[in-house]
Amino acid sequence: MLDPKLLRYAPEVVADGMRRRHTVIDLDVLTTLEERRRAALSRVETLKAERNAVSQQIAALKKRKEDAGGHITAMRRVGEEIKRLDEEASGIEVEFTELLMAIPNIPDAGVPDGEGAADNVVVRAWGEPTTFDFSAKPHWELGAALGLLDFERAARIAQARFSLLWGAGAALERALMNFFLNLHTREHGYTEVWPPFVVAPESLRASGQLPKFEEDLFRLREGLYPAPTSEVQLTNLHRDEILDGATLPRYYTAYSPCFRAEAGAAGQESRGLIRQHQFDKVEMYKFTTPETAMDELESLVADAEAVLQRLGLPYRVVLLCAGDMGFSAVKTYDLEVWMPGMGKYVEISSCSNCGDFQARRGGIRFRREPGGKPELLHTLNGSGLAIGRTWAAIAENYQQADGTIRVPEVLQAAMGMDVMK
RNA sequence: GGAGGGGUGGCCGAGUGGUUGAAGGCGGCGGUCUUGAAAACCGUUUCCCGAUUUCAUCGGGACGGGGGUUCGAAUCCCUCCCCCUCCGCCA
Repeated sequence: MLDPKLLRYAPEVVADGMRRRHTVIDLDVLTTLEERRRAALSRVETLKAERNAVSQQIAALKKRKEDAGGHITAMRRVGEEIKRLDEEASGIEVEFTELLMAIPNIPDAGVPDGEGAADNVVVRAWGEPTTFDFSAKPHWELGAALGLLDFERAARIAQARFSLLWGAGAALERALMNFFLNLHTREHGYTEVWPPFVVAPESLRASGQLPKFEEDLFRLREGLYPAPTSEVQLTNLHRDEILDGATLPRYYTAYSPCFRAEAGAAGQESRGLIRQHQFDKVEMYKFTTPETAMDELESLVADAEAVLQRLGLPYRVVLLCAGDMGFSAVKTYDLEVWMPGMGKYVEISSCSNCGDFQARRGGIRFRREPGGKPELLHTLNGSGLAIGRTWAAIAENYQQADGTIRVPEVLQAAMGMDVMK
């Protein structure tokens, strides 16, 4: 959520941010509502001040056993007026907050202009795109031929867009989860978290999925939602808390399955494991002070890159343009892994600095020093990495002429094999 | 799922309709004393919103959340959430 004070004191900053995002909002409606909110508040507060004062007089009179009937009759009318104005004020407040909650974050000045993926900027690449002296196959063909990947039975058990892994295929998924978590906890300083996999609507509001993106989510009958990413759980780890500034930055990492309904998204470009209703992911998350957040974003990206480097997977780092960024982000880098079978780079990690956007929604604050004033902290999140897509990248990059798949060296001990065949 | 009990400040814990943002204690912070420390003693110690001559003052709000009763609610009523105990069920 944006700072409401921005609307009042720097509406042009909001307008410019929305322009850069190619998001159309009616700023006037919002600023008008904000003014009405304050006007209603000051009216009702004046009356409440009167009521409080007279109530004390009544108490004093009663203590002395004197008559307070006149005051009580007068206050009865004031009370009715307060009730009416209170309802009006809270109605405006709710309307204002709902509108504000649907407005995306303002892009950082360092984010390039642009409308969509085509305008993103490649900032660096690692490794050469893998080439073969035979014709490379996509991972879904490799996986199906080796009996590792089974979409037909997954659809029977659940529905289209779910996947089923067999044998070494399942073991690879499990080995990747362990490898990622071990790397981040043992070498990158993250604390491991095993969260609930379903979340309450309030949690989704704090991280930014609600109220605007309900159609992307599954929902349980109980009103809970299977989490679309553990960014949600990690954001809410400290919701409504005031952290000791001396404990920042805090680094957390969590595995979770992720569930996305994505009703609108059906397309040919998302075959295989690339876009599923359920996928596994290890997420990295940081709570930081405002002044260190941008540096922390760089090191977050480096932590995700380390995973790809150890797996020997060629990738490039892309700085997203303003029009392509997610709702809550101030600045985002995507890591795109090379998929020789598909013949293109595919997003495998997205690392964002969300500034104070989620912190304001979730009431996540810190004190610089004991007794200091609470301030909103900054939050960052990044995939480290998407496991299904890593599975696919390994299959495509480590495939051999006979259709078997070599196991990356760092996974061989955990897998107990060096070739999947 | 059934029955019962309970949710008050960083923590413990008083408070059942009228200066109670909330006794007392612990913890924290500052001070006195002390060579130093401890003890003792004194003081201090929440957050949000709004206004203004904006770091200071004033006003409003918050005792799990929301709603109601009332001139007035931490205190009474309704509802939801959470925690505890016992029973049932269960990986």
